Amino acid sequence: MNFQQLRFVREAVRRSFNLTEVAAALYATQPGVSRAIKELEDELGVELFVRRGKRLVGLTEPGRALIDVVDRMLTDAQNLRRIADQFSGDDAGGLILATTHTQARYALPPVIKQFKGRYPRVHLGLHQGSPQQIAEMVSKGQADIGISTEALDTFADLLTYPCYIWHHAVIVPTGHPLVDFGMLTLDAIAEYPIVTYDEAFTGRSHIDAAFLRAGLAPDVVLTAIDADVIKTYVEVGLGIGIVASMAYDPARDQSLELLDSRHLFEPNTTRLGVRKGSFLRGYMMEFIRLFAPGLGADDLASLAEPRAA
Amino acid sequence: MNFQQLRFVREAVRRSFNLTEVAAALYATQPGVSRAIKELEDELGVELFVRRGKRLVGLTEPGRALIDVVDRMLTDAQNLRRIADQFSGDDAGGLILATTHTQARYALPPVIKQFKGRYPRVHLGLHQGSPQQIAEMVSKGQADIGISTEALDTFADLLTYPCYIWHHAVIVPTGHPLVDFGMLTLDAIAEYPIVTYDEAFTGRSHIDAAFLRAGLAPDVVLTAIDADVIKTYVEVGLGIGIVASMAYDPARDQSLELLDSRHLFEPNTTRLGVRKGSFLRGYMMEFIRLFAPGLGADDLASLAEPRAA
DNA sequence: TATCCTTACGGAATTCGTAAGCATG
DNA sequence: CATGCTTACGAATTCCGTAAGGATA
Repeated sequence: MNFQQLRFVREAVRRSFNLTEVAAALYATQPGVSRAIKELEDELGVELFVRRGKRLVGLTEPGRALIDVVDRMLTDAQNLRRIADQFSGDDAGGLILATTHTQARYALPPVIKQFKGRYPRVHLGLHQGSPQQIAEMVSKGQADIGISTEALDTFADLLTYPCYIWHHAVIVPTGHPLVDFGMLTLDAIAEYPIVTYDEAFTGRSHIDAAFLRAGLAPDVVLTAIDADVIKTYVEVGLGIGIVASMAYDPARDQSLELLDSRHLFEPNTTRLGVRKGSFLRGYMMEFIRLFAPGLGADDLASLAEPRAA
Repeated sequence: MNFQQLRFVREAVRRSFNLTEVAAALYATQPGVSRAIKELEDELGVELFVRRGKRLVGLTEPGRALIDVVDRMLTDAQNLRRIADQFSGDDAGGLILATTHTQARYALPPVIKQFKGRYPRVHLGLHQGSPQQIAEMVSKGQADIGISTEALDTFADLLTYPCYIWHHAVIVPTGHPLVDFGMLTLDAIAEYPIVTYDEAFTGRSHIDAAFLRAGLAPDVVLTAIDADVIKTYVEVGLGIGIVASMAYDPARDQSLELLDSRHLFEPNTTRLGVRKGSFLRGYMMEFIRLFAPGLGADDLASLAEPRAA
C-alpha cells in the first residue's frame, strides 16, 4: 500500500471513474494509474471498483466502505505537511478560498489586502462558484476556506461559523418614482419588474420568503449571480434591483440610488466553512480572524484542533 | 512520504528512540531506519527527533505535534486492510487479547472455546500483563481487545464497556477455624495473615478499601498476580486467601474451602476495552458479544463505527 | 569499550512511462 | 471510430542491505 495508490483511488471517485482524467490530473500516465489501482485491490484482496467490461463505473460495497478511510488518510498526509510547514516557520504556503462573486467582489477585498500585507509569501487562490459548489470544494479539500451566505451546512463534514450580517437593499435608476416614496413597502416594490440574484445565491431565499409572506408574486424579469450584472440591467432600465447593500458604491454608481430595505427582508448571515479534520495553518487562522473578527477565542481554538471538535 | 517512514517514526517513539531496536522490531536494518527517518524529516522540512550527539533522545516540538497524526494514519492503514478482509469474506485473521492472568485462567476459557468453534481460522493471541500494561497494549494497537478489572480507563483513547460482575471470596485450608465462624466479618478475617493479589490487580483496591473503611490494617503476608499462586500458599498454610470467587474450583481445590464474602467487599466489574479509531472485524465483534452478552445493540453499533463515536 | 548512529557503496526491487492491443458506446 | 482500459517491455528511480567509520555513555 502506498500513497500514490490512495491518491489515484480518491481521484478516480472524484472524477467519476475516468482513469484517463485521473492520470492527467495527477501528472501520471493512464496505464500507471490502472496498474496502481489494481495492485492496491490485489493487496487488499477486494475489488474497489465496479467494472463494466473494461470501464470503471462505480464503487463496490467494499469500495464505499473504504473510501472514507482513504480520504482521511490523505487528509492526514496533508495535515502532516502543513503542521511541519507551520513549525518550519516560514510564512510561505497557499490559501485557497472558495466563495461567491458577492463576497469576492465586495466583502473580501479589504480583508485580502490586509492579509497580503501581513503574509506576502502566501499564494492566494480565489475559486468562485455557487454556494453548493463552494461547500463541495471545501468538503473535498480543494479549497481551504469557503465563504458564502448559503448552503455551507449542506455537507456534514464542514465546520461553519458566522462572520457578519448584511441586508438587502433596493437600487433604482436616479429619478425613479420610488426614490420619493418614503419608507419602502413590499407592495410598492412588487409594482415594478425586478432584477435580482439567481436562486440559491446571495440570500435570494430571503427575498422570495418576504414576498411569499406578503402574498405577493413579484415579476422577476432577470436574475444573475452577481450585483454588477444586476446593476447594469437596472441602469439600462430593465427594472429595479434588489442586491446586497454593500454592492452599492455611491461614487461609482452615480446613475443609481440605494433605497433602504432593512425593514423588508430578513437579514443575511455570511458564514465561513472549513473542512473537519483539516489542519489549518497559522496564516489560515489569521485570515479567519481578519474576516470574522467576531469569532471568539474558543471558536478559533476548536478550529485549531479539528479532530477534537 | 511513505508508510515505512511513518512506521519507523512510530516505532522509534515506542522504543524510546533506539533505532537499532526499531530496526530489529520491524525486520529492517538500522542504517535503513536511520536513513528513512532522515528522509522524512528532510521532506517535511523539520526535525522530528531531538539528537544529542548522534543519538536520538526525544521528540522535538514539531515531532510531538506530528506523532498523533502519524499514529492515526497507520491505524487507518490497518483499518483499510481489516475492512477489506472483512469483505473478502473469509474468517481468517488474528485476534490479540490483552488480559490479566485471572481473566485468562478463569473467565476466558469457555468463551475462547466457543469462539474457536465458530471461527477456527482466526489466530488467537493471549498477551498477559498488568492492567496498566493491558491498557497500554490496546492503546498502542498491539492488542485488539483488552480485558481487565482495573485501569482500562487510564488511557483516553480507549472505549471501554462493562462485561460482568464478580465478587471476592475468602479461601482457607479445610478445617480452618473460620469455616465454622458463620457469617464472615472483616474483623475475623483480619485476625489471620492474608495472601491476596498484588496492588493494582484483580480488584485489590476494593479489598484494601473495605479494610480501610473498617479501620483495620490486615497483615498481608504475600501478594501475587494470580490466584493459582495464592491458593498454593494458602494450601501451604501461609495464611488465608482473598481471591476472585471464580478462581475456586471445588473439584480441584479439595484441600481448600471457599467462604462467601459478598457482603464484605465491593463487587468488581470486569471491563473490556478497544482502541478508539480502530476498525473491529466481524469476528472481533462476535468475540465481544460472546464475552459480554450484556452489551446492548447500540453499544455494539458504536464499536462498529469507532470514528463516529 | 560497548553501544548506537552515520556515511558510502552496490545490488535488488519497485515504479513508471512508452508502445501496442482490445473492448465498448 | 473515438474513448478508455489492459498488457508487455524496458528504463529510471527508489529502496535497502552490507561494510566501514565515528561519536558518546
